[in-house]
This record gives sequence, C-alpha cells and structure tokens, in this order.
Amino acid sequence: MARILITSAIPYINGIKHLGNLVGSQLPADLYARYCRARGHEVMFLCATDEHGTPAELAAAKTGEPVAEYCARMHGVQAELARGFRLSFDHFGRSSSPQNHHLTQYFAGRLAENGYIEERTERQVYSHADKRFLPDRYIEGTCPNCGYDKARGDQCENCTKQLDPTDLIEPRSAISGSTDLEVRETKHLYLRQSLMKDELEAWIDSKTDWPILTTSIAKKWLNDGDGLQDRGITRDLDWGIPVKRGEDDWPGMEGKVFYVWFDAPIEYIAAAAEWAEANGKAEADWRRWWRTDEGAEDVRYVQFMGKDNVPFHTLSFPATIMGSRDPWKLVDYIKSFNYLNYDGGQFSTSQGRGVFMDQALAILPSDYWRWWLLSHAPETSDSEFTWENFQQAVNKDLADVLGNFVSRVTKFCRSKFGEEVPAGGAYGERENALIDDLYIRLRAYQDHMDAIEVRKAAGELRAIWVLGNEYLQAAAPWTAFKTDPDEAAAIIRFSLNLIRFYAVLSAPFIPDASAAMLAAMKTGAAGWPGENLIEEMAVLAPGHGFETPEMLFRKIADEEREGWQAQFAGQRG
RNA sequence: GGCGGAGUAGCUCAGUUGGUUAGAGCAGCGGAAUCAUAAUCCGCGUGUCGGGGGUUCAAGUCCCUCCUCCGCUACCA
Repeated sequence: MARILITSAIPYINGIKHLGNLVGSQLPADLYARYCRARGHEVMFLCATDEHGTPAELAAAKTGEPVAEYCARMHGVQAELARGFRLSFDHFGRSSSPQNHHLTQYFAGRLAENGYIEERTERQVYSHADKRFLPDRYIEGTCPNCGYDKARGDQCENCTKQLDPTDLIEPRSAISGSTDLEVRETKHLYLRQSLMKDELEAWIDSKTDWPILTTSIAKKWLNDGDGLQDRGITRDLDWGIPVKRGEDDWPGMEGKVFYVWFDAPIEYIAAAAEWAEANGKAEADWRRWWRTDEGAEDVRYVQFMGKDNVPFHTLSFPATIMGSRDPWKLVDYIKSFNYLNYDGGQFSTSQGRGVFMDQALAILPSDYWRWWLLSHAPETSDSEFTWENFQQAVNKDLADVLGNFVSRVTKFCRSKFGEEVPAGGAYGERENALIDDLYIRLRAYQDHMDAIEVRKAAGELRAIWVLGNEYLQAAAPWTAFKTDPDEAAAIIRFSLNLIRFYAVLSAPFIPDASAAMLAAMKTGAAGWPGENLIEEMAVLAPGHGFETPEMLFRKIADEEREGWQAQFAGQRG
C-alpha cells in the first residue's frame, strides 16, 4: 500500500485532441492509475485543461465568444470526451481556476523573495490593428535568406533558418495581415533558472532510472550553448493570471499576465486544491499530496507526457518548485512518449489530419481504442497507426482471443449444465499446470505494469488470455462431456473462474469489457489476485449463477474499415 | 548546422551489462478440433539485424564513418 500521485500533461484548450495526444499522456496515465488502484494503492490522478495563451484568445475570437466562455465550453467538451474514454481522473481541473490564480501568484512571490525573478525590459513587436504584442511566430514576412514570403518571425519554414522578427522583410501580423507594426519596449519577469542550473543537474543526475528519452532532453537543455537560459514568465495579454507578487500588486507589471508555461504546471498542484473544493475536503486533504512537510513525504509522484513536454517538466517546473524553497513535492518519475503517426504521416491538429477523440468514440467503443493505442504505445520510438493494423489487432486480440473465450465457455455451460457454475469433478494436474503458467505470466504482467512498460504489459495480458484458449482446447470439455460429465463440469468451472480472473486483470486496459464480464459472472470487482491462484480459481463456487453475456466485442468488417479509411483520408471537416 | 531518437522476418515490434542454432504477435502455409463471434489449438521463420570499416576468441549488442526517417533547437503550447 503506497500513495501515488499521477498527473498527465494537461491538454491545451484549443480544440479536440487527436489519438496521438491521447496515447502520449492521458491514456497511459489512466492505465497506470487504474492499475495502482487495483493493487490497493491510494491514488490521486489529476489532469486539467491548459487554458491561457494567445491561441486560446484567437480561437475564441474566431467563434465570436468571449475567451472565458470559449474556455468553459471547450473544457466541458474535453471533460465529456475524457469520460467517453473512461479516463479516471480524480479531478479534471482548469488552469484558469481561482486556485491556480492563487498558487501561481504565490509561487511568483516566493521566487521573487528568493531572488529568482528578474525584471527585464525588452523590445517586442506590437500590432496596432490587433491591439496586442505578437509572439514571434505570429509575425509573417519575407525571409531575408531565401525570399520565401510566408516566413515566420521565429523561423523560415522554407529554408529552416532561425530568424528574429525584425529580420523579416515587409513584416505583417499573421492574425490580421496588418503591416501597421511597431517595435515597442515592454517589461517582463524572467525566471532565473540559470542560478539553479547546478541544483537541477544534480537532481537530474540522481534520476538514474528515468527513460533515456527524458534525461537526454533535460541534459541537452542544461548544457547546450551557454547552458540553461533564464525564461520569460510573463506576457502582454488580457487572458491569463494577472501578475502579482503573492497577494500584492507588482508595480510596473500592471495589465500583464503570467506566461502559460509558468502557470500550466502549477495547475497540477491547483487541480488537487480544486479536487478538495469539489469534494468538500479540507485544505489539508490535498496538501498531504503535495507538501512533504504536510504528509507527502511518502508519496510517489509520476508524470506522463509526450516528448515535446519534457523540458518544461524536467527543468522549468522543478526550478519553480525548488526556487520557492518550500517543501513542495518534486516528481519522482517521468514517463515520456514518442509520437504516434497516422498512416504514413503525422497526426496534425492544425491540419485536421488523423482521428480525433470525438470521431473515434463515434465509430467504436472506447475499449477498442484503449486496447490498440496502449498495446502500440510509442515508447521506444515513434509508432504508426494504420487502419489495417487496427482492424487486425482489435479483431484478433479482443474479439477472437478474449471475447470468443468468454462466449465459448458460457454458451457451452448454458447448453450442458445451465447458467450456473457446475458442480462435480475436481481440479487435477492439468489445472495445476495452468495455474503455474498463469502465476508466471501474472508476475511478469505486474512487473511490467509496475515499471510502466505499457506495450510489454499488454503483450503479457494477451498471453494470459491465450492460456485460457490453450487450456480449453487441450481439456476439450465437449469431448469429456460424452463419457465423463463430471470432468467436463470441473473444466468449465475452472474456465468460468478464468473469465472472472481475466476481468480483474484486464480492467486497467479495457474497463468497460471488464465490467461487462464481471456483471455476466454476477460478481463484483473483487481485489487483485494474491499469491494463491488456486483460491482465485475457486471464487465462483458450484451453484453460483451467471448470465451468458452479449458479444463482448464485435469484429470490424473489411467494408467498415475501408469506409473509415476513406472518411479520414482527407481533412477534418 | 547542433542535440536526441530510430532503422531487426511481408506488417507491428522484443532483443539486460557483447557469448550457445537472432525472438514474439499478426499475416501466410499445413494439420487437429467442432464448445464458440468460420472463432480456437498444434506445427512451419536462412531475415546481408540500414551500408562500410574496426576492436574482440566472440557483435544486432562496443568504436569510427556514411545513408535514410523522425523529433527538439528555448516567444506555439
């Protein structure tokens, strides 16, 4: 029994996420959270929407909504989709919450007190037409290097040269197209990460068990060029958390807000505070997860994210926490993922390429997606979604191997013994041998889940399902029934117990199917199997009633797959 | 350009600190069975481990070099 704090990278509010986003953070985080709960650990699983920044303002402007309303609406949409995918957040918060306002301002105050904040005056491009300062990438113009006329202020996409907005010839606003631009001076706060470079490096070096993907990215940022750079943490925007020094105003910073990458990770903490408020808990109830001086000393904190988020989670956010010189909980393990590609290219939110969360749920139940995505999670390298692979894997693994096992056992029993666990006969050598095999694979499955090796865990779970079919095929109760009905009864009794066993083990991956299997066996979600699997295979005793379930998983037909291939070949409408 | 990741059977991928005939699932071929969603089970894998060179008694596994793909490169989030 341990206490495990789990956070998933918080999805940006701007639109519906695609399956690549889902498998990179929220879905594996949910798998781990469900597994940890099943093992009897106390879990706090938090996520939220990341709501601030220029893209949110622009998206809201596009729909004509006030940005706060837009974010509230989109938060609702994302929360509904999270429910659709059975993401078991203890709380799905919002980075725009009052709790996050308070905490973000608090952290800024503490950092300032400790000398980690510096005011710098810099020159940025202001657009009169848009009435806003423009981030570099929102400025377009002609590249001085290659002449490309849609070069962005940060980099030319044509010749890949890094640019400064002032380098551009005939610069214009990418938002309005206006050329009425002006370079203005503006004052911003910088987080002096460079002062914490050694401290951060020592901390990273102590994390010898982290994935290489995680530590190599962190070290690159620590040592690249002149080393870790200070980072601007404020912006000239309307939508965001007003810059304050704790409770106090910050002279000279009126009308400015914190930069999203400062306030977004703090939302991990604020989400716990939101959870407390939403559930009528006390302050101490959430602080025991986050303050090592208030009960979090024994908490293990695990973060899930795509590789693009690693620098912020290995450096900026830890710098924020360390710099506060408060005993806030630092992350213990960072599980990072590569990208999932779509049919030969990238998933793309901006281009609407690929399958998005709402579209996926409209096509098939969440378990199908959960199973495929998790069993193909891009852990060691980028991986690829193709419709053929999806169809084959889902049909074979879920319908043929698991679903059909449940079907053949329950239907055979119904026709020969009725819908209750049959009495008679006894488990023998064959069952003991299977129990030995199950035990070995169960241990391997648990080891992989403990290590958050998602694909390997999925492979082991599948192998456990296969053991049932192998057993049934070898034991052949349909043959035994003709000469020795008691032997057939024992085989089926064992098999019915296997269904319950599978339901328990499979729940982290396919929670709905697991619940359907338990309901069919008329049993509740009992605990995770212990060391003694012989007892486990006797939970459903002779006479225990069950229902022959409806088909657990239907198969994807070729015509359907072809239809979806065509439907998703173009851009999202 | 710099940094990082990847390139292993038709497909998707495993391959600890270098060590017996390089593995799994799917697909394919052959067989068994007929309880079941025509599902299941058994058997069958010589693939230049991206190319080349080197270290070693021994390399997919270490070193060098080249090629290809991808990501990041700090004001997108």
